[in-house]
Amino acid sequence: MKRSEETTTLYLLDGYSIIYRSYFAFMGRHLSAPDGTNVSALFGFFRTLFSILDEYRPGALAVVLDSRVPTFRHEMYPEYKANREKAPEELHAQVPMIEEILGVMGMTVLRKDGVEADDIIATMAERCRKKDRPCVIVTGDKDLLQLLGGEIRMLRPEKGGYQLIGRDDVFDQWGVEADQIVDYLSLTGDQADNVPGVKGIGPKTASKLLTKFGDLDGVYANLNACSTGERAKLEASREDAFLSRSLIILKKDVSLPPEAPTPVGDLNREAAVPLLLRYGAKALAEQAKGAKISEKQLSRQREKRAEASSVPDELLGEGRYEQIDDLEGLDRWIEKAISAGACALDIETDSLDAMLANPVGFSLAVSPKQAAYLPLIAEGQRKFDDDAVRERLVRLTSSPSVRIIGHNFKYDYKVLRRWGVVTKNLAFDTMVAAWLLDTTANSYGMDPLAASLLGYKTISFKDVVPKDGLFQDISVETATRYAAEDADITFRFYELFRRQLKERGLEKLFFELEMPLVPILAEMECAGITLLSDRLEAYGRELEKDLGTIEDDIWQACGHSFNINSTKQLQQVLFEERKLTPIKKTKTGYSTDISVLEELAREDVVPLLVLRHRSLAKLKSTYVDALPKLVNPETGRIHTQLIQTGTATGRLSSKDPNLQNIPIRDEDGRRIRSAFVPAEGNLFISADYSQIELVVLAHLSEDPELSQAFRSGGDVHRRTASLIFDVSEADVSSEQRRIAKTINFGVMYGMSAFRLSRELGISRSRADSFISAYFRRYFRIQSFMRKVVQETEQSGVSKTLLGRERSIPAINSRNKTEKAGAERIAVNTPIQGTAADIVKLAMLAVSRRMASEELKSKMVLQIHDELLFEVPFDEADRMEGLLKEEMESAVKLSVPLRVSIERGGSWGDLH
DNA sequence: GGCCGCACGTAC
DNA sequence: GACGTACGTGCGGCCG
Repeated sequence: MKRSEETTTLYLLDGYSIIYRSYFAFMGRHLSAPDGTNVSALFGFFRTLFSILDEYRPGALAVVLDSRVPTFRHEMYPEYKANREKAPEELHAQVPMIEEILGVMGMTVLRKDGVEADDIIATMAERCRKKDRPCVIVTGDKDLLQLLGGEIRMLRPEKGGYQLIGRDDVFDQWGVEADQIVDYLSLTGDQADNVPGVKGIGPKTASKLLTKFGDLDGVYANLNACSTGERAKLEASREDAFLSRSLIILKKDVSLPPEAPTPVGDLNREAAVPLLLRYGAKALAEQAKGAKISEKQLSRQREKRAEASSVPDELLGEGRYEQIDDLEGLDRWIEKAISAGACALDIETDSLDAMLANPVGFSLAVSPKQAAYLPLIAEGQRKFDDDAVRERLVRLTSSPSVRIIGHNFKYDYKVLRRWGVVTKNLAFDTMVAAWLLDTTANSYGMDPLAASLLGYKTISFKDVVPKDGLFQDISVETATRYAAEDADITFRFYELFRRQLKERGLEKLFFELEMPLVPILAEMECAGITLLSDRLEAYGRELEKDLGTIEDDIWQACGHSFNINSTKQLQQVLFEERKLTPIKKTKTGYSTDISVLEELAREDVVPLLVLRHRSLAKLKSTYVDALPKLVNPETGRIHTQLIQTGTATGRLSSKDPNLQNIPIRDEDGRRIRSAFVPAEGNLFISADYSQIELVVLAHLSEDPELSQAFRSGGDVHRRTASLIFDVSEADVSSEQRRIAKTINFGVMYGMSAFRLSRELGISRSRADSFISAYFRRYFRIQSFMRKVVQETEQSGVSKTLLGRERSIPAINSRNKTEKAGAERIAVNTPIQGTAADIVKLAMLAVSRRMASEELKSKMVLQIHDELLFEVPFDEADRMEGLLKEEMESAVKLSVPLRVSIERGGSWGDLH
C-alpha cells in the first residue's frame, strides 16, 4: 500500500544554502566540465541531493530557490546578502545548469520572484505543521532554526555527514530555544545573510541575555540590568538589532500554489545521467542511477529500529556487582535466583574452545543490574572446593523453578557438561534471540549488541586480561567487574528481547524451535565424530607427490617456476606470457576460476594442468591437512561447532571444521569422507530429505503440477523434463533430464536465462524457451514468486513457513541490479528457510523419540537436508524406523515429504 | 607478524 | 550484471 503523500515526510532543500556550501567545499578540488567550466557547486549540490534521497529516503522532496529579483529585505537593507552577490560569477553560472538537471528529473522546484527561499520554506513548513505532517528542512543556514518544533526538523550538512536536529537539540547546541533564534541572531548577526546584529555580542552573551530576559524586547527593556560593556554595545547597535530582527523573521504566509511536491518515487533520476556525464561527473551519474545500500544506510536503519522500540529505563545505567567468596554466599544467590524464577548465568574459562575449556568462575544475575561473580580460581589460586560448587550448580541448572538465561549458552552448556553439570532448565539464549530478531546483523557478540541496543559500553576482555594471559590470573575485583557485567547485560537483553519477540510474533519460533535446539546442538558437538587421521595423512602424502608432479609439468610448460596458487601470478602466465584470451573480469583483474580455465583448456595445456592442481591443492589444504589438526586430544574425535546464528535464512552453519562442505561429488573428494567412521560397535545411519526445497516450493506455491510430481512419487527432474519437453517420462533423455534438473534448481535461486544458457552450453534463446516452457507448465510458481516479491516490498521482510523473518531493505532499491538481487533473496529465503525450519523440527522430534526410547544412538551432524547418526549395531533397525516416521511427519505439508535412509561403516559409504 | 579483503572452491 | 546459503584457504597489501 502506498503511503499517502500527506503523511510522508516532506523534505525541503534550501537550494542556495547547499549550492554555496558545495561551491566552497569543492572549490579546492578544481572540479570542471570537459570544456573547463567550473562545476564544483553542481557537483556538491547533486552529491548532497542524491545522498539525501538514498540515505533518508524521503517520501517527497522539493528544492527551494531564492528570488531572481530583489525582495523586501533588500529594500529594507541594501546590504542584505551582499556577501552572496559578491560570489564569483562562476558560481552563479552553475545555477541554471543545476536547474536544468532538476527539471529533467521532474524535481519540484519552488521559487517565487520577490520572495526569499527561506520564506517559502517557512510557509511550506507551516502548512506541514497545521497538518501534523513531518517535515525536514535541509540547510546549513541558522536562521531557519526558528521554524523547528514538533514535526518540523532540520538536516544540517556537516563534515562527513548530516546532523538531524529537532527543537530540543537547538537548545543543547545554541543555548536558546528555537523560538528565541530570531532574537539570538538579531544579537549575534548572521554571517550567511550579511545581517549585522549587535557588534561585540557573540553567541555566549546572546544566549545569556536571552535566557535572562526572554527576547530582544526584554533585553532592551532591561539594559540597566546588563553589565556596562554589554549595555554600551547594545545601545550603540540598537537600530541594527531591530533591523536584523525584521530581516531574520520569516514570512509564513507566502502565497504558493497548493499542489504538493512530486513524490520521490516518481522522480526520473536516470534522466539526469546524460547531463551529469556532459559535465564530466561520472561518479555522480553512477549515483544518479541508483542507490547502493551503503553501510551507513544500513546502520541508520538499525538505529531507527533501536529507536522505535525504546529501551526502558530499568535496563539502562550501571549495575551493582558482588563478589561471592564462600559457599553461604553462593547459596544465598541461588535462593535469589529461585525466588526470582530466572537467572542469567555466564561461565568464565581458560579457553575459547568449549571442548578444551575449564571453568575458572561464573557469574549470576537475578534481575537487571543485580549480579555477582564467584571465582573458582583467581590470582592463580583455587578459591573454592570444586565438588561443593558443582553440587550447587547442579541444583541451579536442574531446578524447574529457575529459567536459565545465557548469551551463547551452547558454549557454557558444553563447558559445564564436561565439568559434570548438565543444564536442564535453559530457557532463553539472548544471542539466539538477537539473531531471530535480526538475522542479517554482522555480529551477535555481547559487546556490540550492548553498545547498539542499550547504548552501554562493556568492559572488553582485552582490557582486563593481558595478551596471552588467562582470566584466572587477574585480580578478583577486576574479574568480578568484568564477569558480573556479562551476566547483568545478559539479563537486560533477556528483558528487552522477550518483549520484542512477543511484539514481532516470534515467540513460538523462539521458545518451541530454536531454544529446544540449543542443548541438542550442544550434545551433537560434544559427541563429535571419529576421524581416521592416519588414513587421511597417507592420502596427504599421495596428494603431495601428485601435486609436485603437476607443478613440475606446469613450470616446464611455462619455462619458469611460479606460485600456481597465486591468481595474480597465474594471470600473468596465462594472459600475458601465453597470450590466452581473458574470459571474464574480477574486481582486481582477469578471472582464473574453473569455468575460465575449462574454456582456456581448449587451446592450451597449462590451464588443464592448473585445474587438476587446483582441485588437489584444495583437497589437501582445506581437508586432508586441516582435519587431523582439529582432532580433540581428550576425546580423539572432531567436534565441529554448529552455529545457530550464522545464516540469514535460518539454516545452521558449521565451523572448526566446517563439516557441511566435506567433498562428496568426485572420487578424490569421497576419500575424505571415508576417513570419518563410527565408534567401535556402531554404524552410521544417514537420513536425507529428498528434494526438500522443491517440495517446499510445491507446498508454498501450491502449484498443481509440481505438487502432483511429488504426490505420484518418482523422479521429479524426469517428470519436469517430460513436462517441458512434452515427451513421456519413459522417453526423457538424460540430456533432457539434466536440463530439467538445472532449471529446477536454478529457478529457486532466481537464475537468469543468461546463466542457464552458459551452464548448459546452449543458446540464450533456447534457454529462454526452456524457462518459459517451465513456467507455463508450473504456472503457479511464477505467481508465487511475484507474490513473495510484492509482500517483501510492502513489509521489507521475507518470511518462512514458521514465520522466521529476514529483512531485505534493498527490495525497494532503485538500482536495477540491486533490486534484482534483493528479489532473488526474497524468493529464495522462504524456500531455503522453510526447509531449514523443517529439518530443525525433525531434529527435535527425533531427539525426543531417542530420549523417550532411551536409545544410545547419537545424532552427530546436520548437513542442511540430512541428519547423520552414530548408531550401535543393535539399534540400527529401530533407528531407521524411527527416523523415517519422525522426519516424514515433522511437518504437515500439502505434498508428501520423503526421507531416504542409508547405513554404512564410514561416511564415504553413504549416498 | 597480525589483520583484512579478495578470489576461489567445497557443500547443500 | 546475470544463482541462493554458508566456511576455509592462500595470497598479497597494509599497518605498526
